[in-house]
Amino acid sequence: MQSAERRTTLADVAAEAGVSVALVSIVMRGAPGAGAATRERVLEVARRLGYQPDSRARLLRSGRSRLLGVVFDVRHPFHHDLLTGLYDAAGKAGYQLTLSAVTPLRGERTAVGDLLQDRCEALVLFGGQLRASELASIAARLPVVAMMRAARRRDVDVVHNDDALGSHQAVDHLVGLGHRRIAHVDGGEWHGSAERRAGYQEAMRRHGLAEHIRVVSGGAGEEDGARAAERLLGDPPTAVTVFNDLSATGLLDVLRRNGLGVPGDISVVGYDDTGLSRLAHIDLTTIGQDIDTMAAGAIERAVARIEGTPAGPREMVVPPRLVVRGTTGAPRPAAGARPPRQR
Amino acid sequence: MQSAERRTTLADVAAEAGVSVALVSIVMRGAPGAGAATRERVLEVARRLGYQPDSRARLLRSGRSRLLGVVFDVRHPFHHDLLTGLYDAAGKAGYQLTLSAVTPLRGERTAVGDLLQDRCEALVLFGGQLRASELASIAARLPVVAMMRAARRRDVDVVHNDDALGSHQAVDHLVGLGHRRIAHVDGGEWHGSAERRAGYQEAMRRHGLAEHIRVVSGGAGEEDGARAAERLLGDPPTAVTVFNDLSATGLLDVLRRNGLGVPGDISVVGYDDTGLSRLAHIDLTTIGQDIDTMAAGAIERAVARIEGTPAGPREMVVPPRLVVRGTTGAPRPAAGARPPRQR
DNA sequence: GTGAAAGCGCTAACAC
DNA sequence: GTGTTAGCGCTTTCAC
Repeated sequence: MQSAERRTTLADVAAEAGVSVALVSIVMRGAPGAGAATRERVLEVARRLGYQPDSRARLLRSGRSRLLGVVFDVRHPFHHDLLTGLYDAAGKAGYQLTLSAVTPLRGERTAVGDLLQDRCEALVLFGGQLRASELASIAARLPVVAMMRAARRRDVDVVHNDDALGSHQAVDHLVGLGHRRIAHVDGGEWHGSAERRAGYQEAMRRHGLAEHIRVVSGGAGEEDGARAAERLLGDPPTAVTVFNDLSATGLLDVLRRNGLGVPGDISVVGYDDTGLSRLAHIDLTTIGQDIDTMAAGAIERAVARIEGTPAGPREMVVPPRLVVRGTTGAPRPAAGARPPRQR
Repeated sequence: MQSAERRTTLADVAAEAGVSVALVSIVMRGAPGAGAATRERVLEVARRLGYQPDSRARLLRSGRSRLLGVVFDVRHPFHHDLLTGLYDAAGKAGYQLTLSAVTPLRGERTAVGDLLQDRCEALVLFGGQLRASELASIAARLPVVAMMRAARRRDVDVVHNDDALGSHQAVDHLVGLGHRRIAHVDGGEWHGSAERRAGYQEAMRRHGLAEHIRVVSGGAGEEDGARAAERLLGDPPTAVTVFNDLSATGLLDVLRRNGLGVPGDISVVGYDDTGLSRLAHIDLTTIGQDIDTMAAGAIERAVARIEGTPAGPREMVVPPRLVVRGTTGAPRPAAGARPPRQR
């Protein structure tokens, strides 16, 4: 039963190798200041004894943890993609990641609290609903980088994709195909919804299609898209841009059940390029966020703050890109329709 | 710039409150042995100073970390559902979770290594490809609970759903609807695939349908299901049970594109009850794993090992349950078809 | 009820 | 090159 015996420590290795603990410490860290022979012998003993350095003691003593705390939500598929990028970027910057999940039963405050006790040197927050005042009290303690959420604060760095630009890309794509009557299903109260909606409206105006602007309230869920679709059925447009992929999926479902062909009768564009949109079954044209750039940016901001580098702009906006799949096509030439005007 | 100033420590609070550090420690831990008035005053000072205990120092000193390490894969949706259950169960048992993710760029060995350095008292492994010998060397160090994977070792606890039973439930459901020609698309090398396949075969035999047994090789991805569907098209059965939901989705797509109605011409049953299967668009009949029971079981096993309790069986098998949705129905009465035989 | 003191396992000065 | 020493922030005896 392993719980009875103590774990191997530096001192054990030192004793076994017949050297001082300081020397073993030097060897284990790969720091300069040890003879090649000694180094080898210590390493051999450590391996034989199954020695594992105690990160807690190590970090406690050295004052720094080189730990970056990340708060993510288990329910959000996009967060998982982002984690991959963050691990990679953090590793390259010489930092370790420590994860704290938000679940249906575990709030953001709890998640952040655990991370604070772990003495992270900075926090990366994915989305989330923390109020500005709460963000403030956290940011007063350590650098905070917020991803995919707004934060009108000088002490919080923000990294997110350019939602307005994404909407522009969606509308441009549809107009390029010949669409004019393009509606938008928004994301309600969700972060980014206002920006994506405004982007849609501006793009429509830019194309001289102000009269065709039509915003239907939606949300982030599949059911929101389904509800919005029902409202569109009375007078369907030839194309719709939707707040996110999941909502677009619900919308697609209702449209098809009501006999509307996609993209024959109506084209649909989602947002996020989640795995969902890639499924052959769904094959959704969408707007993809540049995960690697965003992850690298977040780490770069966090490290800059930690190391006190004056740093550049506190807000990083990453351009998204259009991913064309099977839910968009030219509009069916309606009776009396004018030929599409080129932008 | 907050990185300049030292964090608040126990000593700071003690000085400010005019008491000893030992007393503050007692108060902060809620341990008995402090006057009510003192307790209140210390708490007030701690709050005012924004004191956060340092978990590293705390755990270093107390010898125990009360930390459970979890290795999960960011790509697996099912893992995220499981995390929710684990956080809950761990909290109830008085343990904290520390997460280590496997990503496309970060292997299982790295993930486990980080956890070992964090001095977790036990490890919970989700799935994974570690070889038996590697598992052995980890299990020699600390208790290991493997979820959703096999581990023929006395020193590793295993918690998983009853894959064979799940297949039985799927087949029983289909036979009950009147199906006889039921095929199975397996999961290739994935954990659980062999069990689900064997369960299917046995259930078919139990129903006297041995002659209709038909196994098509597949995998865990959507493309695997799509490939399998193409192979089935030549002589389509009236129903298919598939290794998992994602593969079933790919299969559904190919079937429908080839003019086969679901469930009109062919019924489909998935496995896992992932969010995917719940989408209205997909609405897949599937086999659901009991996440809460599995999570609670894993924590219970880990804690029992940590605390040296003699403990019960080292393997926990949780029964799954059938979730009926829209992809299963009675078979279309074929010309000359015999009436379905009741089981 | 409260305080003093001894470490947990490790790193970082500083001597030798 | 190598050893000695002094803590990091906390918990835990053990006195008072």
